Amino acid sequence: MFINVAIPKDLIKVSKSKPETGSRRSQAERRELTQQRLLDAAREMFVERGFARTGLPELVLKAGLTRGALYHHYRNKEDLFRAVAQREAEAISDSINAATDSISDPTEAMTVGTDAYFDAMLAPGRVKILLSDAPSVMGHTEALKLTQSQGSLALRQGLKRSVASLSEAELQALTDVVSAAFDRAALKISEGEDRKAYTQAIFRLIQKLIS
Amino acid sequence: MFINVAIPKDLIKVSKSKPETGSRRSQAERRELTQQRLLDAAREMFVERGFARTGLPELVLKAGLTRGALYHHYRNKEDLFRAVAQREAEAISDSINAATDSISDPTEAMTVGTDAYFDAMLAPGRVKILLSDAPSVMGHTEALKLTQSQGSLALRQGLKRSVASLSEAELQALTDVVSAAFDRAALKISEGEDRKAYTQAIFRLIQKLIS
DNA sequence: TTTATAAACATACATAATGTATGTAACATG
DNA sequence: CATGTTACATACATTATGTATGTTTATAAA
Repeated sequence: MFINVAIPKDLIKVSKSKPETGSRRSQAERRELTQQRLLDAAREMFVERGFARTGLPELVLKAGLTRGALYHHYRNKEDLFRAVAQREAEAISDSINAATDSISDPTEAMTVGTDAYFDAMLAPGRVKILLSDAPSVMGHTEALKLTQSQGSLALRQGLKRSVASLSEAELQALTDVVSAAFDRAALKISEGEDRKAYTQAIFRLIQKLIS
Repeated sequence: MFINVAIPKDLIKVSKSKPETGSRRSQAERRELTQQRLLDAAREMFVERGFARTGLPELVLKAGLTRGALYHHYRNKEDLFRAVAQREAEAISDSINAATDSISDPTEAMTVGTDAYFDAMLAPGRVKILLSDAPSVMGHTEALKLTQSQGSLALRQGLKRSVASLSEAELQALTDVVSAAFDRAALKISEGEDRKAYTQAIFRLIQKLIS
């Protein structure tokens, strides 16, 4: 009887690529490689299905590994997500730094920096990871640290310069609240809303504030 | 052998209150009652532990029911969350409507309305439900509809009045982006940040925009 | 080179949760 | 009061998570 033979429950691209001929790797190399595999597979699935609907068995299958490897490198599913989100946030920070490194004027750094943040956040999947799932998985506090660590520094500096007579607390609050506006704009654009309209809205907001 | 007798894995307040002496209820009444029980228990647990960490077995135990009842009234865990979030959003809408019903001037309606939104959103647990979990559970699009349906109407009207020469798309975008600022403020305050600072930041934002 | 050890990964297992199918009790209606 | 329907409970199948244990691969000392 050949009925009901074990058939893969779904057609999944397995990136097996068996240990290339020079199969001897250092521990550090092995480690790095499998972590990348896991993070790549995780990112893909978290973006497509969200954190909750992503199952580890399928994830490791896609990574060409087993759950043993996963639990060796990450404490649990949440920890894996953290690592994915972290990597994503670092990519954004890098983009912003690259764009603003050479700028000294705070006001210009703000416009350029915020624009860079905007662009970076719009890379496919980032909004889903950092703005949809991260708050619920790792808590809003932690999640915001990821995007705001570097992301809103330029904004803060720009506001400090332009909006005089602000207490430290108010400056922080204003920065915070405006960066939320940015995130919402990025979110909406990523969902297909008119980019121009939201960019203009943000631009208007900033202009009014620093004028 | 009396070892290992089934002991409730946790001490849970069960609101059993067996079918009161007048035990004959109409179907509509029964329905309403158990739905309330389920929603109350769900709200409590979703607020305390979040959606993901909330288990249905414990939830129905707390409600004094079984999973059978739950799955009779709600299609799944997600659907239950939707109902909780819905109820929460309606409470907010009611608050706003009550506060703004008698106001005709758009600008005043905006300030009063936004203030009411702010207050309502700050009720215990609401931020957690509507701003932390809702986006990941039901998607940002759906989640935003909950709070924005009535929540940002006054804001939109106020902005339309005050900020002249805005296309419909731009008006929507600006409203959207500003309401995100409100949400962030509510979020931060609910997390213990200085309420005054964030209120001032929002106030400043609005003032600059409509001036 | 051999051998010890620790890291990297796989397999096996225990627990628990979700969702569905089925059974029973309460209500409604002719 | 007999029958159909709604509300709810129990039982079951599936699947996921996390841990414990086993095996392989790399490193390094003997």
